[in-house]
Amino acid sequence: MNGTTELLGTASFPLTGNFLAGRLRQNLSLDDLQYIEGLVESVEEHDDGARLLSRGIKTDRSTILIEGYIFRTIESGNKRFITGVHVPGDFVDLHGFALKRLDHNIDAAGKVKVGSVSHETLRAVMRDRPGVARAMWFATLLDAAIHRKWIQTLEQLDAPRRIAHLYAELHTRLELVGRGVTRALRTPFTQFDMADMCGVSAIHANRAVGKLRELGIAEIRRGDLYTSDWAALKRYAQFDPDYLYGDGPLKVKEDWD
Amino acid sequence: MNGTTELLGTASFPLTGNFLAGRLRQNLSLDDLQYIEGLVESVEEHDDGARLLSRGIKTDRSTILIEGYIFRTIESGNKRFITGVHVPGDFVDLHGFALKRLDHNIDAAGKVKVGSVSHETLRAVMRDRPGVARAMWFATLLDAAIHRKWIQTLEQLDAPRRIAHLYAELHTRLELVGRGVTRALRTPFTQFDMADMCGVSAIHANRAVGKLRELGIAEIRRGDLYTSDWAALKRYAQFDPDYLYGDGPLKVKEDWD
DNA sequence: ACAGAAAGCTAACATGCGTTAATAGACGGT
DNA sequence: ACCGTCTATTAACGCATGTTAGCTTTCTGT
Repeated sequence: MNGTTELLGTASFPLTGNFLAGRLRQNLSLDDLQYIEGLVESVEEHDDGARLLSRGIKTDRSTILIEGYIFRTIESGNKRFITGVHVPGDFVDLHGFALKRLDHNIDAAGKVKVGSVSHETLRAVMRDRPGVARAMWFATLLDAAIHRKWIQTLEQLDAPRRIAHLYAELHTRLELVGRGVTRALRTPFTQFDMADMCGVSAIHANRAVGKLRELGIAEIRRGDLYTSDWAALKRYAQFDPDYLYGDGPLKVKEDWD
Repeated sequence: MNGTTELLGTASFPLTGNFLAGRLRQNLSLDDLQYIEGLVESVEEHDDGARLLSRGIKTDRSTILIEGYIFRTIESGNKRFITGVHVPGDFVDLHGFALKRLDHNIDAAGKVKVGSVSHETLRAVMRDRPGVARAMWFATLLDAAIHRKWIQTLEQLDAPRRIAHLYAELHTRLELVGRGVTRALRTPFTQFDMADMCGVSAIHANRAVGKLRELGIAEIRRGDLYTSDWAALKRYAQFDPDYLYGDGPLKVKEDWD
């Protein structure tokens, strides 16, 4: 699966202040960002479908996604449910630092590059760099806000709109972390992946993709979405980026002591 | 709406180490708990449907639920979506402390009693009581874990099972905060509320309630659920309490610095 | 006790979605 | 270039759920 190479080929590592210029960027100085990058003790690559962390397992490390996409999955019966997706710059298992064991799995979606930070190091950060500690709390709160939006999406939208909303969200999140795309949003997602994220069967996901094509909203081919009118797509999906806090209400640094 | 009086009539306030014996209990000493109770600057009561906090509004206070139930709601079009429910002992808008504005509303479900803590006070806590600060982070992480389970529930279960799962979760959460119930779990929820939590129409929620009755799983009357076999209900709903971290993996105090 | 309002219930019909099955197309390895 | 596998697509049928409408029960206030 190589659909991600174009999108992700530009990241550099380490110590550029760049690969982590993601979710934490708005809260932190360049100095802080470089400090965090310096925490990364190792960088690994994983293939499509690799399980980076299993439900119930205790871990002493946390993972930052550098390139690619990652799913949060739950297996129940012989079915898979995807409860979240991550883009570069996201800490994917920061809650594992506090909760010790995860309630779900962390799986690579396509090829990924991840950085690893030991919990021992994170404990030192919590103690010595309160600004960074708060930024990490913010990051987990943003995860929760995204979860709530997914709940609303599942409650409110039909299958075509759910898929459109998924790509609208990714489009905005990638933009917020400096990886904006114009015509094509490339992902390694299969229609099975979309189905598991949207809570529909794979066959119905296929119908939904067909409907988006038919309506002229978007053309999705092997995970890559092409559109000439992102605004129309977002309108169709009833997408409101407010929940991503992209306008920077995360910048509360000056409010703290 | 008075369905909650029996359940909630026993809480005492303040400074008993009791009303906050909820989600934070496992992480904190009695001393810490009493400290937190001491932070509560005012206690208010609100009627059914009262909006305690509106989406987008900046606030300088956070709210602890002392008695009753609270919904997190989002309004879209002229419809309401419920993305979460809270039980006594929960901080309902702790994320408002860090994010400054909320992405959703906080609404009373039935009569409620809430305590209020200023963000100024919370900032001092963050500075002076690292153990309490961590417990608050844990609390928001648990919210996220519950959100993920709701996503899975919406993706996986049909309407009767979603409703059963909702009550199974409440049963366990109330138990975890020392308010366990035996035969009857009393709530002020209407079938409209259940519908908005489960992502189905109110008519279909009614069908689902009827099916639970027909199957002998549970009898739900005006929000109050009666059953003689909670284990059977939880089995039917495919309920696995793992995600509530009730066995105390939150007790990581000894692991910190 | 009464009346109005809110909540619960039922029926009929339309539609979204799940399921099974079968085919076509795209990709990776040899 | 070939083949096997994974992915995408289409069709047919059945079930879950949405919608509209109307009725009944329960609550609440007087």
